Amino acid sequence: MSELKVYNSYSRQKEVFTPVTPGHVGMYVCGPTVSGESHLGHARPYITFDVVYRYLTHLGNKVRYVRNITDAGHFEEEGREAEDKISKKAVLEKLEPMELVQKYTNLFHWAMDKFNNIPPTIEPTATGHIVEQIGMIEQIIEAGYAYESNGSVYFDVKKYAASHDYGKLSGRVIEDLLETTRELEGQEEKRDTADFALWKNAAPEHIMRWKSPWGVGFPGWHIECSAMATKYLGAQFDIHGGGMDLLFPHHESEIAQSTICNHVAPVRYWIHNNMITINGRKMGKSYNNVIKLTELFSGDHPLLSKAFHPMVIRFFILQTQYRSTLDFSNEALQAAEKGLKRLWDAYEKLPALKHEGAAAPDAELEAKVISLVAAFEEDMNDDFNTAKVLAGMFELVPVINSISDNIIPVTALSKETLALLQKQMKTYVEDILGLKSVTEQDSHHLQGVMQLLIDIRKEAKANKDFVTSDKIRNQLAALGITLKDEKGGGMSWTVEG
RNA sequence: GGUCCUUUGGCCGAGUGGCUAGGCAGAGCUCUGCAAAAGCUCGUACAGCAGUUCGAAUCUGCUAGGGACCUCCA
Repeated sequence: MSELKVYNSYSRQKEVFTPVTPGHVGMYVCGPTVSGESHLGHARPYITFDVVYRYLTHLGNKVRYVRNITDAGHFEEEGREAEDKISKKAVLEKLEPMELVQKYTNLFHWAMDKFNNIPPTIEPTATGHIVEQIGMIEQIIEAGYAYESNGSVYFDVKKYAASHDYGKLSGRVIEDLLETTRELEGQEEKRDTADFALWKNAAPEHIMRWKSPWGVGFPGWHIECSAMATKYLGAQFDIHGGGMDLLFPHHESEIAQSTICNHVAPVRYWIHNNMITINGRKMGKSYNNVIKLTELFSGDHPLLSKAFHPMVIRFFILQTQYRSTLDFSNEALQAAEKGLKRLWDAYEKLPALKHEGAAAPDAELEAKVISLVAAFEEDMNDDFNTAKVLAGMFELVPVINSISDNIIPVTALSKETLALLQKQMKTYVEDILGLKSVTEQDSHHLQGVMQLLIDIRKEAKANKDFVTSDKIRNQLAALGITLKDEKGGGMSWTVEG
Protein backbone atom coordinates (compact mmCIF):
# COMPACT_ATOMS: atom_id res chain seq x y z
CA MET A 1 0.00 0.00 0.00
CA SER A 2 1.40 3.35 -1.00
CA GLU A 3 1.16 6.63 0.83
CA LEU A 4 -0.82 9.62 -0.30
CA LYS A 5 1.34 12.19 -2.02
CA VAL A 6 0.12 15.64 -2.86
CA TYR A 7 1.70 18.34 -4.95
CA ASN A 8 2.40 21.25 -2.66
CA SER A 9 2.37 24.54 -4.54
CA TYR A 10 4.54 26.02 -1.82
CA SER A 11 7.45 23.61 -2.28
CA ARG A 12 6.60 22.88 -5.92
CA GLN A 13 6.91 19.18 -5.45
CA LYS A 14 4.95 16.15 -4.42
CA GLU A 15 5.13 15.46 -0.71
CA VAL A 16 3.86 12.65 1.44
CA PHE A 17 0.71 13.85 3.12
CA THR A 18 0.83 13.74 6.90
CA PRO A 19 -1.82 15.62 8.85
CA VAL A 20 -0.88 17.73 11.87
CA THR A 21 -3.17 15.64 14.02
CA PRO A 22 -3.20 12.02 12.91
CA GLY A 23 -6.62 10.93 11.80
CA HIS A 24 -7.86 14.48 11.47
CA VAL A 25 -7.53 16.79 8.51
CA GLY A 26 -8.28 20.49 8.36
CA MET A 27 -9.00 21.73 4.87
CA TYR A 28 -9.88 25.23 3.74
CA VAL A 29 -11.05 25.96 0.22
CA CYS A 30 -11.71 29.43 -1.15
CA GLY A 31 -15.40 29.62 -1.88
CA PRO A 32 -17.46 31.67 -4.28
CA THR A 33 -18.07 35.38 -4.34
CA VAL A 34 -21.82 35.43 -4.44
CA SER A 35 -22.25 38.56 -6.48
CA GLY A 36 -23.14 36.65 -9.61
CA GLU A 37 -23.80 33.30 -11.17
CA SER A 38 -21.19 30.57 -11.11
CA HIS A 39 -19.74 29.45 -14.41
CA LEU A 40 -18.00 26.32 -15.65
CA GLY A 41 -14.63 27.55 -14.44
CA HIS A 42 -15.95 27.75 -10.90
CA ALA A 43 -17.07 24.14 -11.05
CA ARG A 44 -13.54 22.83 -11.23
CA PRO A 45 -12.20 23.65 -7.75
CA TYR A 46 -15.37 22.57 -6.00
CA ILE A 47 -15.45 19.23 -7.80
CA THR A 48 -11.70 18.78 -7.39
CA PHE A 49 -11.75 19.42 -3.67
CA ASP A 50 -14.93 17.43 -3.23
CA VAL A 51 -12.97 14.43 -4.46
CA VAL A 52 -10.06 15.36 -2.19
CA TYR A 53 -12.50 15.53 0.71
CA ARG A 54 -14.09 12.23 -0.22
CA TYR A 55 -10.75 10.51 -0.61
CA LEU A 56 -9.28 11.78 2.65
CA THR A 57 -12.44 10.62 4.38
CA HIS A 58 -12.18 7.25 2.63
CA LEU A 59 -8.67 6.89 3.99
CA GLY A 60 -10.15 7.06 7.45
CA ASN A 61 -9.60 10.69 8.31
CA LYS A 62 -12.09 12.89 10.05
CA VAL A 63 -12.03 15.92 7.80
CA ARG A 64 -13.14 19.39 8.73
CA TYR A 65 -13.83 20.99 5.39
CA VAL A 66 -14.28 24.75 5.52
CA ARG A 67 -15.37 26.63 2.45
CA ASN A 68 -16.30 30.27 2.77
CA ILE A 69 -18.96 32.33 1.10
CA THR A 70 -17.61 35.73 0.14
CA ASP A 71 -20.58 37.98 0.54
CA ALA A 72 -18.92 41.15 1.67
CA GLY A 73 -18.16 42.51 -1.76
CA HIS A 74 -14.83 43.59 -3.12
CA PHE A 75 -13.68 46.05 -5.67
CA GLU A 76 -14.52 45.50 -9.28
CA GLU A 77 -11.34 47.28 -10.12
CA GLU A 78 -9.59 48.25 -7.02
CA GLY A 79 -8.98 51.93 -6.61
CA ARG A 80 -10.31 53.01 -9.94
CA GLU A 81 -13.98 53.27 -9.26
CA ALA A 82 -14.04 52.27 -5.63
CA GLU A 83 -17.24 50.49 -6.34
CA ASP A 84 -18.38 47.66 -4.23
CA LYS A 85 -19.25 44.79 -6.55
CA ILE A 86 -22.22 43.69 -4.58
CA SER A 87 -23.65 47.06 -3.74
CA LYS A 88 -23.41 48.20 -7.36
CA LYS A 89 -25.27 45.21 -8.69
CA ALA A 90 -27.80 45.69 -5.94
CA VAL A 91 -28.71 49.10 -7.24
CA LEU A 92 -28.98 47.83 -10.80
CA GLU A 93 -31.23 45.00 -9.86
CA LYS A 94 -33.11 46.96 -7.24
CA LEU A 95 -32.37 44.44 -4.62
CA GLU A 96 -31.11 44.63 -1.10
CA PRO A 97 -27.47 43.51 -1.01
CA MET A 98 -28.33 40.64 1.23
CA GLU A 99 -31.18 39.63 -1.03
CA LEU A 100 -28.73 39.42 -3.90
CA VAL A 101 -26.25 37.49 -1.82
CA GLN A 102 -28.96 35.07 -0.82
CA LYS A 103 -30.09 34.57 -4.38
CA TYR A 104 -26.66 33.68 -5.68
CA THR A 105 -25.82 31.63 -2.61
CA ASN A 106 -28.93 29.54 -3.21
CA LEU A 107 -28.05 29.16 -6.85
CA PHE A 108 -24.54 28.09 -5.92
CA HIS A 109 -25.82 25.49 -3.49
CA TRP A 110 -28.24 24.23 -6.10
CA ALA A 111 -25.40 23.74 -8.60
CA MET A 112 -23.18 22.06 -6.00
CA ASP A 113 -25.98 19.64 -5.26
CA LYS A 114 -26.41 18.90 -8.96
CA PHE A 115 -22.72 18.05 -9.14
CA ASN A 116 -23.18 15.70 -6.21
CA ASN A 117 -20.65 17.68 -4.19
CA ILE A 118 -20.84 16.97 -0.50
CA PRO A 119 -21.45 20.22 1.42
CA PRO A 120 -18.49 21.45 3.45
CA THR A 121 -18.65 20.82 7.16
CA ILE A 122 -18.51 24.54 7.83
CA GLU A 123 -19.50 27.22 5.33
CA PRO A 124 -18.75 30.54 6.99
CA THR A 125 -19.68 33.89 5.49
CA ALA A 126 -17.44 36.92 5.41
CA THR A 127 -20.19 39.18 6.71
CA GLY A 128 -20.69 36.85 9.64
CA HIS A 129 -17.07 37.24 10.68
CA ILE A 130 -16.46 40.99 10.62
CA VAL A 131 -15.58 40.92 14.31
CA GLU A 132 -12.92 38.25 13.80
CA GLN A 133 -11.48 40.13 10.87
CA ILE A 134 -11.27 43.39 12.80
CA GLY A 135 -9.62 41.50 15.64
CA MET A 136 -7.02 40.11 13.33
CA ILE A 137 -6.30 43.51 11.80
CA GLU A 138 -5.81 44.95 15.26
CA GLN A 139 -3.30 42.23 16.03
CA ILE A 140 -1.37 42.99 12.88
CA ILE A 141 -1.29 46.72 13.68
CA GLU A 142 -0.14 45.94 17.21
CA ALA A 143 2.63 43.77 15.86
CA GLY A 144 3.71 46.71 13.74
CA TYR A 145 3.02 45.24 10.34
CA ALA A 146 0.09 47.39 9.34
CA TYR A 147 -0.68 51.08 9.37
CA GLU A 148 -3.75 53.22 9.22
CA SER A 149 -4.14 55.74 6.49
CA ASN A 150 -7.18 57.84 5.87
CA GLY A 151 -9.58 55.41 7.51
CA SER A 152 -8.10 52.46 5.73
CA VAL A 153 -5.55 49.96 6.98
CA TYR A 154 -2.76 48.52 4.87
CA PHE A 155 -0.38 45.68 5.37
CA ASP A 156 3.26 46.75 5.32
CA VAL A 157 4.71 44.37 2.77
CA LYS A 158 8.20 45.84 2.76
CA LYS A 159 8.58 45.43 6.48
CA TYR A 160 7.22 41.90 6.36
CA ALA A 161 9.49 40.96 3.50
CA ALA A 162 12.54 42.08 5.44
CA SER A 163 12.16 39.12 7.78
CA HIS A 164 9.82 36.77 5.95
CA ASP A 165 9.59 35.06 2.61
CA TYR A 166 6.95 37.17 0.90
CA GLY A 167 6.52 35.92 -2.65
CA LYS A 168 7.67 32.35 -2.14
CA LEU A 169 4.29 30.76 -2.79
CA SER A 170 3.63 32.66 -5.99
CA GLY A 171 7.24 32.83 -7.16
CA ARG A 172 7.36 36.55 -6.90
CA VAL A 173 10.46 38.63 -6.30
CA ILE A 174 9.84 41.22 -3.62
CA GLU A 175 12.14 43.80 -5.21
CA ASP A 176 10.09 43.68 -8.39
CA LEU A 177 6.88 44.08 -6.47
CA LEU A 178 8.19 47.10 -4.63
CA GLU A 179 9.35 48.67 -7.87
CA THR A 180 6.03 48.33 -9.62
CA THR A 181 5.11 51.69 -10.97
CA ARG A 182 1.51 50.92 -11.75
CA GLU A 183 -0.54 54.04 -11.13
CA LEU A 184 -3.82 53.43 -9.39
CA GLU A 185 -6.09 55.85 -7.68
CA GLY A 186 -5.93 55.48 -3.94
CA GLN A 187 -2.34 54.34 -4.09
CA GLU A 188 -1.23 57.51 -2.37
CA GLU A 189 -2.72 56.12 0.84
CA LYS A 190 -0.16 53.33 0.72
CA ARG A 191 3.45 53.58 1.69
CA ASP A 192 4.29 51.09 -1.01
CA THR A 193 2.35 49.99 -4.02
CA ALA A 194 2.91 46.39 -2.97
CA ASP A 195 0.98 46.98 0.26
CA PHE A 196 -2.48 45.52 0.32
CA ALA A 197 -5.64 46.58 2.11
CA LEU A 198 -6.76 44.98 5.33
CA TRP A 199 -9.59 47.43 5.84
CA LYS A 200 -11.03 49.96 3.44
CA ASN A 201 -12.69 53.21 4.28
CA ALA A 202 -16.21 53.15 2.81
CA ALA A 203 -17.40 55.95 0.61
CA PRO A 204 -20.87 57.21 1.55
CA GLU A 205 -22.58 55.37 -1.31
CA HIS A 206 -21.38 52.03 -0.05
CA ILE A 207 -24.28 50.06 1.26
CA MET A 208 -22.21 47.34 2.87
CA ARG A 209 -20.38 48.99 5.74
CA TRP A 210 -19.36 48.25 9.25
CA LYS A 211 -18.05 50.26 12.16
CA SER A 212 -14.44 49.68 13.03
CA PRO A 213 -11.73 51.32 15.12
CA TRP A 214 -10.69 53.12 11.93
CA GLY A 215 -14.09 54.38 10.94
CA VAL A 216 -16.88 53.00 8.82
CA GLY A 217 -15.66 50.64 6.15
CA PHE A 218 -15.35 47.07 5.01
CA PRO A 219 -12.71 44.37 5.17
CA GLY A 220 -10.04 43.83 2.54
CA TRP A 221 -10.30 40.81 0.37
CA HIS A 222 -7.63 38.61 1.86
CA ILE A 223 -8.37 38.98 5.54
CA GLU A 224 -11.62 37.00 5.56
CA CYS A 225 -9.96 33.74 4.67
CA SER A 226 -7.20 34.23 7.22
CA ALA A 227 -9.70 35.06 9.96
CA MET A 228 -12.11 32.24 9.24
CA ALA A 229 -9.44 29.62 8.63
CA THR A 230 -7.77 30.53 11.90
CA LYS A 231 -11.04 30.42 13.76
CA TYR A 232 -12.19 27.04 12.53
CA LEU A 233 -8.98 25.22 11.71
CA GLY A 234 -6.42 26.75 14.05
CA ALA A 235 -3.16 28.61 13.57
CA GLN A 236 -1.76 25.88 11.39
CA PHE A 237 -3.84 23.50 9.34
CA ASP A 238 -3.28 20.87 6.70
CA ILE A 239 -4.70 21.86 3.33
CA HIS A 240 -5.59 25.12 1.70
CA GLY A 241 -7.08 24.85 -1.74
CA GLY A 242 -8.25 27.08 -4.52
CA GLY A 243 -7.69 28.04 -8.12
CA MET A 244 -4.20 28.78 -9.38
CA ASP A 245 -5.26 32.32 -10.14
CA LEU A 246 -5.53 32.94 -6.41
CA LEU A 247 -1.85 32.31 -5.75
CA PHE A 248 -1.10 35.97 -6.05
CA PRO A 249 -1.99 38.14 -4.39
CA HIS A 250 -4.68 36.36 -2.42
CA HIS A 251 -2.89 33.37 -0.93
CA GLU A 252 0.45 35.10 -0.71
CA SER A 253 -1.20 37.79 1.39
CA GLU A 254 -3.05 35.27 3.50
CA ILE A 255 0.25 33.70 4.46
CA ALA A 256 1.65 37.08 5.47
CA GLN A 257 -1.36 38.08 7.57
CA SER A 258 -1.71 34.77 9.33
CA THR A 259 1.99 34.44 9.96
CA ILE A 260 2.10 37.79 11.74
CA CYS A 261 -0.95 36.95 13.86
CA ASN A 262 -0.22 33.34 14.67
CA HIS A 263 3.57 33.24 14.46
CA VAL A 264 3.47 30.13 12.33
CA ALA A 265 3.02 29.37 8.64
CA PRO A 266 -0.73 28.81 8.37
CA VAL A 267 -0.83 26.06 5.79
CA ARG A 268 1.14 22.86 5.39
CA TYR A 269 -0.05 21.83 1.94
CA TRP A 270 -1.18 24.36 -0.63
CA ILE A 271 -3.17 22.72 -3.39
CA HIS A 272 -4.16 24.63 -6.50
CA ASN A 273 -6.28 23.50 -9.39
CA ASN A 274 -5.58 24.72 -12.90
CA MET A 275 -7.96 26.69 -15.08
CA ILE A 276 -10.62 25.63 -17.51
CA THR A 277 -9.87 27.20 -20.86
CA ILE A 278 -12.03 27.84 -23.83
CA ASN A 279 -10.24 28.06 -27.15
CA GLY A 280 -7.06 28.00 -25.16
CA ARG A 281 -7.96 30.98 -23.05
CA LYS A 282 -8.94 31.03 -19.41
CA MET A 283 -12.65 31.24 -18.85
CA GLY A 284 -13.29 34.47 -17.05
CA LYS A 285 -15.52 37.45 -16.89
CA SER A 286 -12.85 39.77 -18.20
CA TYR A 287 -12.42 37.61 -21.30
CA ASN A 288 -16.13 37.55 -21.93
CA ASN A 289 -16.10 33.84 -22.57
CA VAL A 290 -17.93 32.37 -19.63
CA ILE A 291 -20.52 29.66 -19.82
CA LYS A 292 -22.72 29.79 -16.77
CA LEU A 293 -23.67 26.58 -15.05
CA THR A 294 -27.34 27.22 -15.70
CA GLU A 295 -26.56 27.57 -19.41
CA LEU A 296 -24.60 24.36 -19.37
CA PHE A 297 -27.44 22.47 -17.74
CA SER A 298 -30.02 23.94 -20.11
CA GLY A 299 -27.95 23.98 -23.31
CA ASP A 300 -28.93 27.59 -23.82
CA HIS A 301 -25.62 28.96 -25.11
CA PRO A 302 -24.29 29.55 -28.64
CA LEU A 303 -21.32 27.26 -28.05
CA LEU A 304 -23.46 24.37 -26.88
CA SER A 305 -25.31 21.98 -29.15
CA LYS A 306 -27.40 20.61 -26.32
CA ALA A 307 -27.90 20.50 -22.59
CA PHE A 308 -25.33 18.64 -20.56
CA HIS A 309 -26.10 16.76 -17.39
CA PRO A 310 -24.13 17.91 -14.34
CA MET A 311 -22.67 14.43 -14.02
CA VAL A 312 -21.22 14.78 -17.51
CA ILE A 313 -19.49 17.98 -16.38
CA ARG A 314 -18.20 16.24 -13.29
CA PHE A 315 -16.89 13.34 -15.35
CA PHE A 316 -15.39 15.74 -17.88
CA ILE A 317 -13.49 17.52 -15.13
CA LEU A 318 -12.32 14.33 -13.45
CA GLN A 319 -10.97 12.97 -16.72
CA THR A 320 -8.16 15.49 -16.42
CA GLN A 321 -5.60 15.73 -13.66
CA TYR A 322 -6.52 18.79 -11.62
CA ARG A 323 -3.19 20.55 -12.19
CA SER A 324 -3.53 20.55 -15.97
CA THR A 325 -5.53 23.09 -17.85
CA LEU A 326 -8.72 21.62 -19.19
CA ASP A 327 -9.79 22.80 -22.59
CA PHE A 328 -13.50 23.12 -23.04
CA SER A 329 -15.37 22.51 -26.26
CA ASN A 330 -18.79 21.23 -27.16
CA GLU A 331 -17.10 18.28 -28.83
CA ALA A 332 -15.11 17.43 -25.73
CA LEU A 333 -18.28 17.51 -23.64
CA GLN A 334 -20.05 15.21 -26.06
CA ALA A 335 -17.15 12.78 -25.88
CA ALA A 336 -17.37 12.92 -22.09
CA GLU A 337 -21.09 12.26 -22.24
CA LYS A 338 -20.62 9.14 -24.30
CA GLY A 339 -17.71 7.97 -22.22
CA LEU A 340 -19.65 8.37 -19.01
CA LYS A 341 -22.55 6.42 -20.47
CA ARG A 342 -20.26 3.57 -21.45
CA LEU A 343 -18.71 3.48 -18.01
CA TRP A 344 -22.01 3.75 -16.21
CA ASP A 345 -23.75 1.11 -18.32
CA ALA A 346 -21.04 -1.37 -17.45
CA TYR A 347 -21.01 -0.27 -13.82
CA GLU A 348 -24.72 -0.93 -13.49
CA LYS A 349 -24.33 -4.49 -14.71
CA LEU A 350 -21.90 -5.29 -11.94
CA PRO A 351 -24.25 -6.04 -9.03
CA ALA A 352 -26.16 -8.58 -11.13
CA LEU A 353 -23.09 -10.73 -11.71
CA LYS A 354 -23.37 -13.80 -9.52
CA HIS A 355 -20.72 -16.37 -9.01
CA GLU A 356 -22.03 -19.89 -9.41
CA GLY A 357 -19.59 -21.65 -7.20
CA ALA A 358 -17.37 -23.96 -9.22
CA ALA A 359 -14.46 -21.88 -10.41
CA ALA A 360 -12.37 -22.34 -13.51
CA PRO A 361 -10.23 -19.28 -13.04
CA ASP A 362 -8.41 -17.72 -15.92
CA ALA A 363 -5.16 -16.81 -14.24
CA GLU A 364 -4.33 -14.06 -16.69
CA LEU A 365 -7.70 -12.36 -16.43
CA GLU A 366 -7.70 -12.78 -12.70
CA ALA A 367 -4.32 -11.07 -12.42
CA LYS A 368 -5.39 -8.29 -14.76
CA VAL A 369 -8.50 -7.50 -12.77
CA ILE A 370 -6.67 -7.58 -9.47
CA SER A 371 -3.94 -5.25 -10.67
CA LEU A 372 -6.37 -2.84 -12.31
CA VAL A 373 -8.47 -2.64 -9.17
CA ALA A 374 -5.40 -2.17 -6.99
CA ALA A 375 -4.29 0.68 -9.23
CA PHE A 376 -7.26 2.80 -8.18
CA GLU A 377 -5.64 3.50 -4.86
CA GLU A 378 -2.18 3.91 -6.32
CA ASP A 379 -3.46 6.49 -8.74
CA MET A 380 -5.45 8.41 -6.16
CA ASN A 381 -2.42 8.40 -3.88
CA ASP A 382 -0.42 9.97 -6.66
CA ASP A 383 -1.78 13.47 -6.22
CA PHE A 384 -5.40 12.51 -6.84
CA ASN A 385 -4.94 11.31 -10.40
CA THR A 386 -8.62 10.79 -11.18
CA ALA A 387 -7.83 10.72 -14.90
CA LYS A 388 -5.81 7.56 -14.41
CA VAL A 389 -8.40 6.01 -12.15
CA LEU A 390 -11.00 6.49 -14.86
CA ALA A 391 -8.69 5.10 -17.53
CA GLY A 392 -8.26 1.99 -15.40
CA MET A 393 -12.00 1.66 -15.04
CA PHE A 394 -12.38 1.82 -18.79
CA GLU A 395 -10.00 -1.09 -19.09
CA LEU A 396 -12.31 -3.04 -16.83
CA VAL A 397 -15.39 -2.16 -18.86
CA PRO A 398 -14.82 -4.83 -21.56
CA VAL A 399 -14.23 -7.42 -18.85
CA ILE A 400 -17.49 -6.53 -17.12
CA ASN A 401 -19.44 -6.44 -20.37
CA SER A 402 -18.00 -9.73 -21.53
CA ILE A 403 -18.92 -11.46 -18.32
CA SER A 404 -22.35 -9.92 -18.36
CA ASP A 405 -22.89 -11.06 -21.97
CA ASN A 406 -21.50 -14.48 -21.19
CA ILE A 407 -18.67 -14.07 -23.66
CA ILE A 408 -16.47 -14.78 -20.69
CA PRO A 409 -17.94 -17.09 -18.05
CA VAL A 410 -18.27 -15.49 -14.65
CA THR A 411 -16.30 -18.40 -13.26
CA ALA A 412 -13.22 -17.17 -15.09
CA LEU A 413 -12.80 -15.01 -12.04
CA SER A 414 -12.55 -16.42 -8.58
CA LYS A 415 -15.43 -15.61 -6.28
CA GLU A 416 -13.15 -13.36 -4.24
CA THR A 417 -11.94 -11.39 -7.23
CA LEU A 418 -15.44 -10.82 -8.50
CA ALA A 419 -16.46 -9.59 -5.06
CA LEU A 420 -13.39 -7.34 -4.94
CA LEU A 421 -14.21 -5.91 -8.34
CA GLN A 422 -17.80 -5.21 -7.34
CA LYS A 423 -16.84 -3.65 -4.03
CA GLN A 424 -13.99 -1.47 -5.28
CA MET A 425 -15.86 -0.23 -8.31
CA LYS A 426 -18.70 0.88 -6.10
CA THR A 427 -16.35 2.55 -3.64
CA TYR A 428 -14.41 4.44 -6.27
CA VAL A 429 -17.19 5.27 -8.71
CA GLU A 430 -19.72 6.42 -6.17
CA ASP A 431 -18.00 7.21 -2.89
CA ILE A 432 -14.74 8.70 -4.11
CA LEU A 433 -15.35 10.07 -7.59
CA GLY A 434 -18.88 10.95 -6.54
CA LEU A 435 -20.50 9.87 -9.77
CA LYS A 436 -24.13 8.92 -9.89
CA SER A 437 -26.74 7.96 -12.40
CA VAL A 438 -27.62 10.44 -15.10
CA THR A 439 -31.17 9.18 -15.28
CA GLU A 440 -33.77 9.84 -12.65
CA GLN A 441 -34.75 7.06 -10.35
CA ASP A 442 -37.66 5.40 -12.05
CA SER A 443 -40.89 4.79 -10.23
CA HIS A 444 -42.09 1.36 -9.35
CA HIS A 445 -45.08 1.94 -11.60
CA LEU A 446 -42.88 2.57 -14.61
CA GLN A 447 -40.76 -0.44 -13.82
CA GLY A 448 -43.87 -2.60 -13.65
CA VAL A 449 -45.17 -1.27 -16.96
CA MET A 450 -41.81 -1.80 -18.62
CA GLN A 451 -41.62 -5.35 -17.36
CA LEU A 452 -45.04 -5.99 -18.86
CA LEU A 453 -43.96 -4.63 -22.23
CA ILE A 454 -40.77 -6.63 -22.12
CA ASP A 455 -42.74 -9.81 -21.42
CA ILE A 456 -45.08 -9.15 -24.34
CA ARG A 457 -42.16 -8.41 -26.62
CA LYS A 458 -40.38 -11.56 -25.60
CA GLU A 459 -43.47 -13.59 -26.41
CA ALA A 460 -43.84 -11.88 -29.76
CA LYS A 461 -40.22 -12.55 -30.59
CA ALA A 462 -40.55 -16.17 -29.59
CA ASN A 463 -43.48 -16.40 -32.03
CA LYS A 464 -41.51 -14.54 -34.68
CA ASP A 465 -44.16 -11.84 -34.55
CA PHE A 466 -41.66 -9.10 -35.38
CA VAL A 467 -44.38 -6.60 -36.23
CA THR A 468 -45.47 -6.55 -32.62
CA SER A 469 -41.95 -6.68 -31.20
CA ASP A 470 -40.76 -3.83 -33.40
CA LYS A 471 -43.83 -1.78 -32.64
CA ILE A 472 -43.12 -1.98 -28.92
CA ARG A 473 -39.48 -1.03 -29.38
CA ASN A 474 -40.12 1.74 -31.90
CA GLN A 475 -42.89 3.39 -29.96
CA LEU A 476 -40.87 3.31 -26.78
CA ALA A 477 -38.00 4.87 -28.69
CA ALA A 478 -40.31 7.66 -29.76
CA LEU A 479 -40.97 8.28 -26.07
CA GLY A 480 -37.25 8.45 -25.39
CA ILE A 481 -36.98 4.98 -23.93
CA THR A 482 -34.33 2.77 -25.46
CA LEU A 483 -35.00 -0.95 -25.35
CA LYS A 484 -32.09 -3.23 -26.03
CA ASP A 485 -31.96 -6.97 -26.62
CA GLU A 486 -29.16 -8.54 -24.71
CA LYS A 487 -27.06 -11.53 -25.47
CA GLY A 488 -28.70 -13.98 -23.10
CA GLY A 489 -32.18 -13.21 -24.41
CA GLY A 490 -32.87 -10.60 -21.76
CA MET A 491 -33.83 -7.00 -22.41
CA SER A 492 -32.75 -3.78 -20.79
CA TRP A 493 -34.04 -0.27 -21.10
CA THR A 494 -32.87 3.23 -20.42
CA VAL A 495 -34.72 6.51 -20.33
CA GLU A 496 -33.17 9.36 -22.23
CA GLY A 497 -31.93 11.85 -19.65
C1' G B 1 8.37 44.06 -19.89
C1' G B 2 9.06 40.60 -15.34
C1' U B 3 8.04 35.63 -13.16
C1' C B 4 6.29 30.87 -14.03
C1' C B 5 3.95 27.03 -16.81
C1' U B 6 2.86 24.46 -21.22
C1' U B 7 3.21 22.20 -26.53
C1' U B 8 1.29 14.36 -27.05
C1' G B 9 -2.32 10.79 -33.02
C1' G B 10 -8.76 13.97 -36.32
C1' C B 11 -10.51 15.89 -31.09
C1' C B 12 -10.00 15.53 -25.49
C1' G B 13 -6.41 13.87 -22.55
C1' A B 14 -2.66 10.01 -18.88
C1' G B 15 2.21 9.39 -18.87
C1' U B 16 7.64 7.18 -13.10
C1' G B 17 14.17 7.28 -19.42
C1' G B 18 13.46 1.15 -22.11
C1' C B 19 7.26 -2.18 -21.71
C1' U B 20 -0.53 -1.03 -24.95
C1' A B 21 -2.56 4.80 -21.34
C1' G B 22 -7.74 5.79 -21.69
C1' G B 23 -12.11 8.26 -23.88
C1' C B 24 -14.55 10.32 -28.37
C1' A B 25 -14.55 10.13 -33.63
C1' G B 26 -13.06 6.78 -37.95
C1' A B 27 -12.19 1.70 -40.55
C1' G B 28 -12.90 -3.66 -40.66
C1' C B 29 -14.88 -8.09 -38.51
C1' U B 30 -18.14 -11.12 -34.99
C1' C B 31 -22.78 -11.63 -32.64
C1' U B 32 -28.01 -10.41 -34.10
C1' G B 33 -34.91 -11.48 -37.42
C1' C B 34 -33.79 -6.21 -37.73
C1' A B 35 -31.92 -2.31 -34.55
C1' A B 36 -29.04 -0.66 -30.66
C1' A B 37 -25.53 -2.19 -27.65
C1' A B 38 -21.50 -5.41 -26.82
C1' G B 39 -16.87 -8.10 -28.18
C1' C B 40 -12.33 -8.38 -31.25
C1' U B 41 -8.76 -5.87 -34.51
C1' C B 42 -6.49 -1.29 -36.61
C1' G B 43 -3.95 3.96 -37.03
C1' U B 44 2.43 3.11 -34.56
C1' A B 45 1.39 10.45 -31.73
C1' C B 46 4.81 12.89 -28.74
C1' A B 47 6.28 21.41 -31.67
C1' G B 48 11.40 22.03 -34.15
C1' C B 49 16.76 21.70 -33.70
C1' A B 50 20.97 20.15 -30.99
C1' G B 51 22.91 17.54 -26.82
C1' U B 52 23.31 13.84 -22.45
C1' U B 53 22.48 8.37 -22.57
C1' C B 54 23.36 1.72 -24.63
C1' G B 55 18.33 3.83 -24.98
C1' A B 56 14.16 10.04 -24.36
C1' A B 57 7.51 11.86 -25.22
C1' U B 58 10.05 11.58 -20.41
C1' C B 59 16.71 14.89 -18.69
C1' U B 60 19.65 19.64 -20.64
C1' G B 61 20.10 23.86 -24.00
C1' C B 62 18.33 26.83 -27.94
C1' U B 63 14.22 28.25 -31.37
C1' A B 64 9.00 28.72 -32.32
C1' G B 65 3.79 28.64 -30.72
C1' G B 66 0.24 28.87 -26.63
C1' G B 67 -1.11 30.16 -21.71
C1' A B 68 -1.26 31.95 -16.44
C1' C B 69 0.02 35.55 -12.88
C1' C B 70 1.88 40.60 -12.17
C1' U B 71 -5.41 44.17 -11.58
C1' C B 72 -11.25 41.58 -9.69
C1' C B 73 -10.77 36.40 -10.80
C1' A B 74 -11.84 29.29 -9.48
